[in-house]
Amino acid sequence: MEQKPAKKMFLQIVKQLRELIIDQHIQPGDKLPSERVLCEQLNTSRSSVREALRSLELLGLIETKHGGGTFLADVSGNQLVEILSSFILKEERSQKDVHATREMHEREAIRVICQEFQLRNLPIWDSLFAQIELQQEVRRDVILRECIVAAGNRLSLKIWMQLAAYSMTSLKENITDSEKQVLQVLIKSMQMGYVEEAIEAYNEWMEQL
Amino acid sequence: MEQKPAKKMFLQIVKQLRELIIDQHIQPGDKLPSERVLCEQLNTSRSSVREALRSLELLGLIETKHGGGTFLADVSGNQLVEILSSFILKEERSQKDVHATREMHEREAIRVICQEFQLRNLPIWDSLFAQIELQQEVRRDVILRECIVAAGNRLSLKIWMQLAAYSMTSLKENITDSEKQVLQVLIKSMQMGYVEEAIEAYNEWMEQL
DNA sequence: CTTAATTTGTCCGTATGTATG
DNA sequence: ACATACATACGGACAAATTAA
Repeated sequence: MEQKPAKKMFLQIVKQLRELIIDQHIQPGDKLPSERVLCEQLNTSRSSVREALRSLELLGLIETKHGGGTFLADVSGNQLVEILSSFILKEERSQKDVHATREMHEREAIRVICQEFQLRNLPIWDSLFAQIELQQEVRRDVILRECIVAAGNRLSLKIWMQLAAYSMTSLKENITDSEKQVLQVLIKSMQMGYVEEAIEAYNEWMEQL
Repeated sequence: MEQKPAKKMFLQIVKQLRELIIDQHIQPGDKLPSERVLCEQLNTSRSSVREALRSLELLGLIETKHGGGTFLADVSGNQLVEILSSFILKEERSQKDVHATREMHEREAIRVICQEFQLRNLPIWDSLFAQIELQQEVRRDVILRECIVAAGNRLSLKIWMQLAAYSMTSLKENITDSEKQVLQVLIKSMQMGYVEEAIEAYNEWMEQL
């Protein structure tokens, strides 16, 4: 043991990598130091560095190109979900919590929009309303995403995107005819600033799914 | 290359491990084949097997004991959220967003408690009320934590704990005299199931801080 | 286009600490 | 106390892909 007699070297490296990313202001798409440089800087072996990097790669936090290098990924986190869901699968309880938490963020976004004049009057709502009216193809997640983006809480948006990936099976589909009315009530209520009506319409929408 | 010339050996191993777990009916807590057995069965090197195992360990899907073996974890509490949060929050710690998101989870917990008879009648509320009444030392985060725990959404709890870590400067302190009344109204409203009153009391509380 | 340097991908061997019987 | 099995960690070697000169 050449370094501190600590447990889980690869966990330490993950931690140090996060600090490195913060300190060096490494942005998504930027290149990380090579494996050999890392194991020299962090005073460990290349094997341990690789174990840490593979872990982060499975999480979708970094991307590696054979012969090219290691890059900080955009936090889309799609790969992660597939892996987790394939392992968890029957954990009904977890799915329920994910669902409830996702809807929590969506409801809060709707409340925020209702309560702020500038957000209620964004042109996007008329645009969305028209798209639904004209029965154009509108995916469910697009509508919800617009709401959360408009609400302006970027952290909430990031959390939501992670959670939404779990519900994508039903969420990424286009809206059906039966959803049309409820959605129009939802949007109109938001524009008028009627919180209770908007939330009620939202709940009605979610019960349909 | 001893195996198929496919890309990302460690990803293949992850996949094969999942099949192994399913085929062999390995349950949480059960032991997985040792690294040497695995690299022999899957016809790869120990390094590649280890990279795959580390990845699953970071995801919380397996647990390894030094000298003991590798075990399938109880996926009920996967640590995914903690890891993702620590990366997402790395520079997204716009205090405003963290604050708003944390309060979102707290409000939702209060709503859930109000709306479910069994949660409203938990003995913890009388206990909390008495502690406040007797002016014993009660930390703010303890009260909020109890609410979220009671609400029963474990995912929300995990997210909240991450967010709360950033608000700890004010949140870990004991409540003051001026908060006493508002808090008692909050608890009583929850017990009675008065959602609006409870939320209003909560908002009043947060404005004091 | 060719060549050389860099980087990741994979495998092997060795030594050490830990758990189990 | 001892032996076996196992994970941990390190370092070296070569192949394959990328990149730059």
